[in-house]
Amino acid sequence: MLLHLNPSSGVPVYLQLEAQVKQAVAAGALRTGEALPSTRKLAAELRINPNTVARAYQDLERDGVTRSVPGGGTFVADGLPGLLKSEKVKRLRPHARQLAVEGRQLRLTREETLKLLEEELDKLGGQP
Amino acid sequence: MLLHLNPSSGVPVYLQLEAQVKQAVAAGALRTGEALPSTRKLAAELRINPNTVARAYQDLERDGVTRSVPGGGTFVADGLPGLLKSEKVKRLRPHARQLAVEGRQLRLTREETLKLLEEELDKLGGQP
DNA sequence: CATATTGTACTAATACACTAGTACAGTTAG
DNA sequence: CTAACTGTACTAGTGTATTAGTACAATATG
Repeated sequence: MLLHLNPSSGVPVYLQLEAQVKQAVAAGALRTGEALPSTRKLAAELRINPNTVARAYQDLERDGVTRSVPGGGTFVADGLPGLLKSEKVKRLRPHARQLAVEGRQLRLTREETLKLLEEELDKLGGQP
Repeated sequence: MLLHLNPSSGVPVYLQLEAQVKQAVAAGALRTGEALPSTRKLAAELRINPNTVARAYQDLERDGVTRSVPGGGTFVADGLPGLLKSEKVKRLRPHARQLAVEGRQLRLTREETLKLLEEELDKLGGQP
């Protein structure tokens, strides 16, 4: 696992962990069924409280990214439950709107903003 | 002004105000030089404390969206200071990454995610 | 000049976020 | 079965965000 924290960023530790795990899963660096480090191992490695890691793992499970089993460990879940596409779009639209507004605010052209998203999508690789 | 609050959303009031003003400016509903309601007027209308509105106006000024003058009022600023494109991209990339990751998490195709952003960009209208 | 209206600065109360400590319960390994 | 692991539940403390109250300073308006 390649996890690094930025203690002075102001972003809560558990959110940093969640974002990095989500990103790793989305990019295919962590594959379905693969085990994440145990809460205590990761906590010791990062010098933080195990409960902080546990908090992140709980949120990830709530979001359907992982599956935690007491005594067993935490693993990358296989695909989200079948959400309706309309529901997916409903969840995603606020993020898209924010990107659009911020881009316009910075006087970027429509094409420049789209290009930026394309780059980030490409970084995640083709559908692995 | 068309501002509506969602008290039960958990999102701080001043952030809701900032987002809506930014969106209105980006969409051209508020044009350069146009005056925003005074802190007290808007606060009275929304039944909140004037300082909460002031907080939002301060942040908007910090972000270059508006310009506040004591005794005068708060107005929509004209265009951002000339930021280097590299700096703009640096600010925007985290938003793009988040959208990309969330989209992948929901098993949306690259095209579907891009389409969503196009829609939101279109909602803001051609460069007004 | 005088008065009302603007944004600003300061203080403060309340709530909640964040992290940590400790004990518990289930699973695996020997 | 025992021991060492796993995640979970509960409590608790520290800080900070959020909002509000009040007084102040600058501008506009008559």
